[in-house]
Amino acid sequence: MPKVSEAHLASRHAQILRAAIACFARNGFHRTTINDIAAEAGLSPGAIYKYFASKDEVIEAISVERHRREREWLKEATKATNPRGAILALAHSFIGGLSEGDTALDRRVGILMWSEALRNPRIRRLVREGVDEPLSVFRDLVADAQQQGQIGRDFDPEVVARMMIALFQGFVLQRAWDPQADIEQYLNGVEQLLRAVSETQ
Amino acid sequence: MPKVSEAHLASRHAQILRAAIACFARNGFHRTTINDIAAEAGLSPGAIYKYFASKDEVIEAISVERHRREREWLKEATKATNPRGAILALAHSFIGGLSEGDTALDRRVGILMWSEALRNPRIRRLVREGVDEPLSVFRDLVADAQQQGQIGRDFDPEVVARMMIALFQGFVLQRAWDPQADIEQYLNGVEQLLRAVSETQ
Amino acid sequence: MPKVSEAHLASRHAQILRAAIACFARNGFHRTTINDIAAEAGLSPGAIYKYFASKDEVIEAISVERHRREREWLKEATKATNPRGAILALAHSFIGGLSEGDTALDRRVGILMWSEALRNPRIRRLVREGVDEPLSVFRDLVADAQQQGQIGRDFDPEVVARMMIALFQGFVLQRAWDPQADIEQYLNGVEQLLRAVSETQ
Amino acid sequence: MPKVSEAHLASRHAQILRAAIACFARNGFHRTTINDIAAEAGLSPGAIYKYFASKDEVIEAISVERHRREREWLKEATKATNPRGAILALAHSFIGGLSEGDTALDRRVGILMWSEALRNPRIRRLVREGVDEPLSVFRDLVADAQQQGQIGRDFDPEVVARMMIALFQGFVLQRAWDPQADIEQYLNGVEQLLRAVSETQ
DNA sequence: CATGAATGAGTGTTCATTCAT
DNA sequence: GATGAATGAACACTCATTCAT
Repeated sequence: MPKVSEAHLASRHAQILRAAIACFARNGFHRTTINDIAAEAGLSPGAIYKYFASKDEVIEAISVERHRREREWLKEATKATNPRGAILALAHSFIGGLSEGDTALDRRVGILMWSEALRNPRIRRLVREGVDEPLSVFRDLVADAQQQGQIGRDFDPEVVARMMIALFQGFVLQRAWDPQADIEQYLNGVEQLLRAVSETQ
Repeated sequence: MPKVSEAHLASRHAQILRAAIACFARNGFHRTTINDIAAEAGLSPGAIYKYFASKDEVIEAISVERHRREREWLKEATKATNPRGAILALAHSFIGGLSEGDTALDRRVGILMWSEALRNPRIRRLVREGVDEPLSVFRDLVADAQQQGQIGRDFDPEVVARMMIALFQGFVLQRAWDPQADIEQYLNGVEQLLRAVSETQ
Repeated sequence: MPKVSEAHLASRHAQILRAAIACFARNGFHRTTINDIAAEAGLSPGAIYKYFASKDEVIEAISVERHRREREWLKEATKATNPRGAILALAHSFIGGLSEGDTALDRRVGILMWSEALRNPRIRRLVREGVDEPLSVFRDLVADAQQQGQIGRDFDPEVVARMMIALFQGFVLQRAWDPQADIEQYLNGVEQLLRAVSETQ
Repeated sequence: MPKVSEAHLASRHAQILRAAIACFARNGFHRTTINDIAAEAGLSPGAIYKYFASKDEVIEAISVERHRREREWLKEATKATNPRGAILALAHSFIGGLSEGDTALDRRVGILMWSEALRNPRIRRLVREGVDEPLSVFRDLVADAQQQGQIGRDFDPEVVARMMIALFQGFVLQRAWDPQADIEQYLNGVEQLLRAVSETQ
């Protein structure tokens, strides 16, 4: 019985978060009502509150979940022996999924989080962690790549890491306004750039 | 009398927009009330409606104004004969002011606009224009630079232009979460990158 | 089986009422939820509804139960041959227990009932009976006491009865706000008052 | 203009409190909605919040206002040179108005406050003050009366004061359930009692 | 022109009650 | 019998907008 209950809990959690993401991606945080989320999830408004204490907590949970996923990508990437390969793998993780349905919604909600973070301290903390952790991983990867002569030694790893993250963030934005923006070409461009900054170029 | 009235109108407009930007930067669009803006501007809530038809129109006006300013930067830049110089000048225009008070507020509101654009079609149009126009200018500048051998010919100008914009957008975000992020170093990094992608380098 | 079931029923009833009294005394009728009562009773919210049709019925049952107990005190008192002794015995019944745990809770809930009676006709009827029955008993006791020369004949028995009940009600209130209020002294005062109104004094 | 605004403010305050008292007396605090109060006052629900921050604050304001009025009675009474006269005057102030329309409503709301005080600390403080101040005044009056031989010296002034207040509180309750209860007779009874406890009697 | 009181629809949240398991 | 997840109506409160002065 506890097993059932727990599985049930987790599945409801996920169900509500999925519905919330769909609503938020469509209408933003503030124009989405709890009733909207409930309707999208096929539940009553009251039911949401069995699983989340408030609308803010739903938003937070989405951010936490996203953070969790990205951290796994980072963990995955750091296993690679080739730093440039790791960087490219991460590029694909962060940008690659942008065309698939769910990921597109996630990214739209991600943009909402960037705004929310300006105001909501809890979200701000989560968003900052979501930048700082990749930043630190990238910094290390860049330093490794420099050691292995894959990136010019005169670049500041911190700055390069920031630029890489910026390249992802910016493309997420551009895709959000213009779904025609070509992901493959962009990734190719990033690879090309990476080659350009290598000493052997 | 129409002249006076017009000047008065313009000054009130600016006064309200300035107040609105301050409020929005502090609390976001949705947590800022018309009363907040009125108080910040030293006006009554009713007065706002003499100059703007709705809160949405205030938001829109901020976006329009910002767009107007950026278009001037672009016009300025295209006068330059040296494409790489123009690109660097634009980099300084878009990123350089990030530490000054008013610009910092503007940028925070800019991030809010990115979210708002997901929902509000009028804002979306403005934001897209605010990306597409620089995109087109950068594309041309990159093509010019390639002609003059300042950027490798194997780069796709469209993609490079997108990457440049992404570098700006991403850094705006990173500065918003982390006011310690060093602007000068970042600009140096961008210049260094620009050198790296030049054939002659 | 009906016997067992009935005993079970009665014990559950009592268990729920005890829990409800504890909750109500703590938080009032309206801030106490059925879930609170269920949790306090170690039951599920649904279970409450096996024994009571509604929250209002729980409140009513508490009032009925209290009324039943007070009626016993009255019956007890009327057995006494000495009317003044009976009056003092009742004084002790109604006020005396005020310091003991359960009684204190009961009294707090009693105060809530006084409010509820203003609105809820069923509670009003119960509360009125809870005043009218003692009133009538006191009236008779006062008349008896007057016959036996224990209370001055110029007092109106109705009014004296009302005053006695008022002395109890008021002290219940005062104890509720100020748990320091001294019960013994108050009872002594009542006895002293009773002596003062006797002719032979 | 500030004069007008202030008068307006005060009159709206009073208007809302009057409406709230009517609603509360009818339906209790918790069954009265802000919309009920607004409708009774001929205002919109939003308007209430220009004058009171919350429903609780409306309740509190009623208690404060009542307290203010009672304090005036006490101030008035202490001016009297004859303590027994002062006590009787207070008896008339506190009980006398019970049959008039507005006062009857006030008293019903007063009973609600007694319940609310059990739960709401701010109300509890107000209610306690509303008992403690008369208590202290009565205590002094009783002591004075004892000095002047108008009340037997063997009574404890504290206890007598408590009994007097109890006589009022209890009668307020009894009138609330039974509007037939005779105020004049009750006041006569109190006077008679007062005579009975005087030494010269 | 300007004010700011008033409006009232809309929102997040609660909770008595039900019912499938 | 018992459970506790689900329901959904109801409520306190907010705020963009209007309009009498």
